[in-house]
Amino acid sequence: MQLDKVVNYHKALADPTRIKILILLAEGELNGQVLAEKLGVTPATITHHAAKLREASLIKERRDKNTIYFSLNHYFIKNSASATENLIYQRVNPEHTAERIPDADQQLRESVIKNFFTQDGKLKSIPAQLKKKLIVLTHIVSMLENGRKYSEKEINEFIAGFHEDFATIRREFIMHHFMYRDNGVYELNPQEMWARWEDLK
Amino acid sequence: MQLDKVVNYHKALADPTRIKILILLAEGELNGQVLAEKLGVTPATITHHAAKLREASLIKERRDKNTIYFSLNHYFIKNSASATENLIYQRVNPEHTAERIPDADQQLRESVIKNFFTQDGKLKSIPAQLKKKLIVLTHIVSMLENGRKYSEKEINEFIAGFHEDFATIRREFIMHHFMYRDNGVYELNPQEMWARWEDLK
DNA sequence: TATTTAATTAGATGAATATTAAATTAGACG
DNA sequence: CGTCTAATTTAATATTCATCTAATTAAATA
Repeated sequence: MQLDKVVNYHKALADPTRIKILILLAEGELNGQVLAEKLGVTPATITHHAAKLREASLIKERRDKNTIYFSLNHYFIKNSASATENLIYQRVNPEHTAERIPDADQQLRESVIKNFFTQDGKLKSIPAQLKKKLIVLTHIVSMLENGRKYSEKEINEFIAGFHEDFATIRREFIMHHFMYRDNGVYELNPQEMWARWEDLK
Repeated sequence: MQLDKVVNYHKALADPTRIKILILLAEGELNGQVLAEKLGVTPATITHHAAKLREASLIKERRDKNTIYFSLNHYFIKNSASATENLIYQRVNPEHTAERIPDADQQLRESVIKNFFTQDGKLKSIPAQLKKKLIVLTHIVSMLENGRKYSEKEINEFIAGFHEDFATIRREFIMHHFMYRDNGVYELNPQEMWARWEDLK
């Protein structure tokens, strides 16, 4: 039921500490210790909030040594209420508050997602048109964790959650450099991904 | 501080019963008893939730005899996250989910509000251009309760919360038929208000 | 291997809040 | 005035949830 999803999304944003975390992450990735220190809470509290934000797909995580760096999942933040968006980004990007009419491609992106995905997030069909296909691929790949390694089995299961033809979509990911494969292990290619993302704007 | 505002907005939507209330109201206005019956809760519970939704400006109220009819404050709902919007409106308007690119005037409306209002909701200046002025007036007047009578003192204080020149704005409200005055008592003119609203689309 | 550092888990505490029953208020109307 | 109806308030209860401390896990490294 979608009700829970919407409620949980708003619950994730219905706490001042979590909003502050997002505001801090808008300036760049941070690990748990630093977040705890900046916010005057214990690391355990950060773990707690990170779990809620992760469930709502609002943040991503990247592990380096035994430190976990949190960062915003821009994709989901961008598609949220503009009031929230303004508050989160205003410190790092003041023009955001100024006159900024959603451009044509932002609209295209929204309409493609509305058209090609069902209410519960399944992909109805793979767009033939390149630009639309890239939008769809970006949408799906943004749900994966940055920096994490996935086995082929994991990737297949993940993609199958969107569309039965996981082999084609996995191939598209590689072809368009959204991810790369290193002897059986798949990983996101964040630079390429956001580069294509910017291309679309 | 705007943090509280954003948090409270999300708190208002972070409860399944309140989302259900909004979904029901999307089909038309309802009074407390009927809402309680449809949702299987007591009228006291509806009163409780209505207060929260009212604080977040998500609903309006209209009194007829001793019955209070609740309705959506479309203005605030529209400017919320599209996921929420879809869930709320989908039952009454299925095309909403389909390809629907925000039209030019929706964009104008958003940009005028971003330009002419400060972060904490004050009006920076009164637009000279008619269309923009109507957008600003609509925005302010949508915060008033439908059907409620206001004294001139109340109206002045309300408008002063947005801009010091309350006299000019009050006059504009009357001129453009957003409200009417009946021997010292001011009241919204809902039909006219939404008629102009539709004109803007 | 022992130590250090970061993160998580588990359990406890306290605050916020959703809900209800019962009492009260506010209008409408005979 | 008395009665009916709708809404609100109050007080009580139960649940959720933010936060902490203390213990534990995990990885890196000396």
